[in-house]
Amino acid sequence: MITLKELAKELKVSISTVSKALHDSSEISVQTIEKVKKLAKKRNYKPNKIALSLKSNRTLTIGVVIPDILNRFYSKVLDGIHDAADEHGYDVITVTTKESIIKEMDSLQILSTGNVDGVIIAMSEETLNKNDFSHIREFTMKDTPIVMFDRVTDKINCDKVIIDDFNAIYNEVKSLKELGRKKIGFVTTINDLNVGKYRANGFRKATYDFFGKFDKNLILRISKNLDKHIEIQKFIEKNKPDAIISADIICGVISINIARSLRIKIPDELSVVGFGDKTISEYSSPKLTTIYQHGSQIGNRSVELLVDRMNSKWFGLEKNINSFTTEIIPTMTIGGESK
Amino acid sequence: MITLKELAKELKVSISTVSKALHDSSEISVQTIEKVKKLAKKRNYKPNKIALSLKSNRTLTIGVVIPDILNRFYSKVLDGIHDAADEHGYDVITVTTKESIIKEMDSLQILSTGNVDGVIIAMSEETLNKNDFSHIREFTMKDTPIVMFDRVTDKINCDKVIIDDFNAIYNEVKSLKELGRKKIGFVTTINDLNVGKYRANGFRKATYDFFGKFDKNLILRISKNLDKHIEIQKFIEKNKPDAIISADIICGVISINIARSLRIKIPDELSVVGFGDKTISEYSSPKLTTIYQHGSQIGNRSVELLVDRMNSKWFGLEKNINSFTTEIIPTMTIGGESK
DNA sequence: CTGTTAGCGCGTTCAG
DNA sequence: CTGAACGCGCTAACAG
Repeated sequence: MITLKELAKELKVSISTVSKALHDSSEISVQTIEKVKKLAKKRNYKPNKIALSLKSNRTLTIGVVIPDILNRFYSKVLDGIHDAADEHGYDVITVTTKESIIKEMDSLQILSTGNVDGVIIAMSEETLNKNDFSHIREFTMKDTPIVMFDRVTDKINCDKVIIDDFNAIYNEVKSLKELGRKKIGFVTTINDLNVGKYRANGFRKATYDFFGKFDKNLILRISKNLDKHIEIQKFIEKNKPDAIISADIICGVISINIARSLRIKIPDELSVVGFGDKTISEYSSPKLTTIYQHGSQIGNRSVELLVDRMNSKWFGLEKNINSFTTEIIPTMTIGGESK
Repeated sequence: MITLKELAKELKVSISTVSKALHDSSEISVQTIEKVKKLAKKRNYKPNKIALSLKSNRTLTIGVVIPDILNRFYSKVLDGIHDAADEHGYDVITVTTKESIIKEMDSLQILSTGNVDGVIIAMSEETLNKNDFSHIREFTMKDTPIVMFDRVTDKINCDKVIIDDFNAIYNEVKSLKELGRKKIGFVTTINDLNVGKYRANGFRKATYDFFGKFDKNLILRISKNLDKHIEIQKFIEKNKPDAIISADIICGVISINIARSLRIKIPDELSVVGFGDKTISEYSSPKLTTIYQHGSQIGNRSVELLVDRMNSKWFGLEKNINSFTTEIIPTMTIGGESK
């Protein structure tokens, strides 16, 4: 990497002259500016980011802590984070926790050494289960702003972005009823996760509200060791639902394929709706109608909130330091041919 | 962030004393060391990475440039990169190009300003199509080591990690023949990609080698605007293959579901094999037998090669500066019940 | 118009 | 045993 010093030496001027020239300072003569810029271009000079950071105490980098990069939802959020960060001129450094609280602590340590200006985090499952947020709280005590998304907790004061899981299902039940469906089943493999619970609650409440009663046989909870295909087939044959809502990104597709092999007409005899996205809906025919989570929007909003905080820190803008916002991103049922 | 200076002030000693004490220097008395460490711990002192980097000219960060974070293969590689980087004590900055050469140039610019010690890159589709690698070559002229994976070119001299796409399919045909299959179909949606071509070539060559002839009707190329389900159904009904190999990560699953609805017994009457992974195989019943790409291994190896280069740069190890390696990672057919 | 100096935070001489 | 001074690359206040 070529430095100001080397340019200065070659041009036989001082370092600060070169620096000023490159910044079009009015203190420097036009000829000198031109001369300097020419050589800088020739030598392909780029100011050293590290030195800039040391001086300005800003890195223009944000840190992201997520449980698992292979989880499609998180990679979508990450994608949204990248887009928005790019827009604001920030780099992104990502760390994954693999759902482990220890790795999460390590991750925050890594990001506490001055290499990022702010952090976006979705907590690990273990952290949520242990209900131990001390490392997060400790982090918020420092002056690095933090934004939580998806996996959040009331115990920590910061900006948050979450999905409206409850209403995602609640509204879906409502919509299916309006389509004339009378016996709606709910299939889930993620009942131990918070989001899974919110979704199940949405289903239960909606069933009470719209059908006046709740038949718990219409909820199928498939534990990890069971075969999803077999369980769903039994469920359909036994209960003969006229609609199925899947709480995860996989059982919707499976339900369609099962139904098809049972010669059940979709969507005429059975509506199927599930979480997912365009890619996932491709795996079944007819294509699954999906509840879309706006992952990239969540990433976007997280960055916006974080940038606001960072700006108010650097430029002392209006943002109230004691007031935090929680944004609730609605879901949306889109596409497909199965509803 | 607490600094040495502040600790020194509070302890009424000099900065260098604090620094030495924290490094257990023999120049410092035991009492002082203890005193200093105690306060450092209390104040939660962490040496500032930026300052360290400026001094050492190393950032302990690697940059990753990939076409698309939502592509499952790349996110698996990224996962492998994270694991290996973590192991070696490196952070990871990721930039995505969205298959655009312009964004790829920008990305390399971002990573040319001293914020990373090395770069791992899979080129964008546009770069490959335009056959314009000047920005990459320019980058390799600097002293930052670079490793290419998956999307590579002979035109650039550097370490590379690639998948053995040709043999993945070639060997699969061989294996299916050994199972007694006589009419093997090949379904692809990615024929414009290089990898797609390698896979198709592997199929063609294997068919010649093992069956003595090549029937081009047995290759189904589905262009982007067509419905995959319909095309595959027509293909199966018309050609009645006893085996299908999918060149992408989606047609395998679709083939199984189609066959099932046609009452074709899998794997008795029809074997299906496709690229993919465990998650994808879940979407069909019976589960798809998948050609596994070892994405995380590719990420791992890329990091290893890069770390070697960086070490040889810093510590002047044996690595010959003019000799580069290309690692070819074999694929592996695993799991499932469809073969 | 140009150069000198100081300082961001750190580790490492070199003096005392 | 401890402190002062230097330099990594850069910007900015201050001299000339």
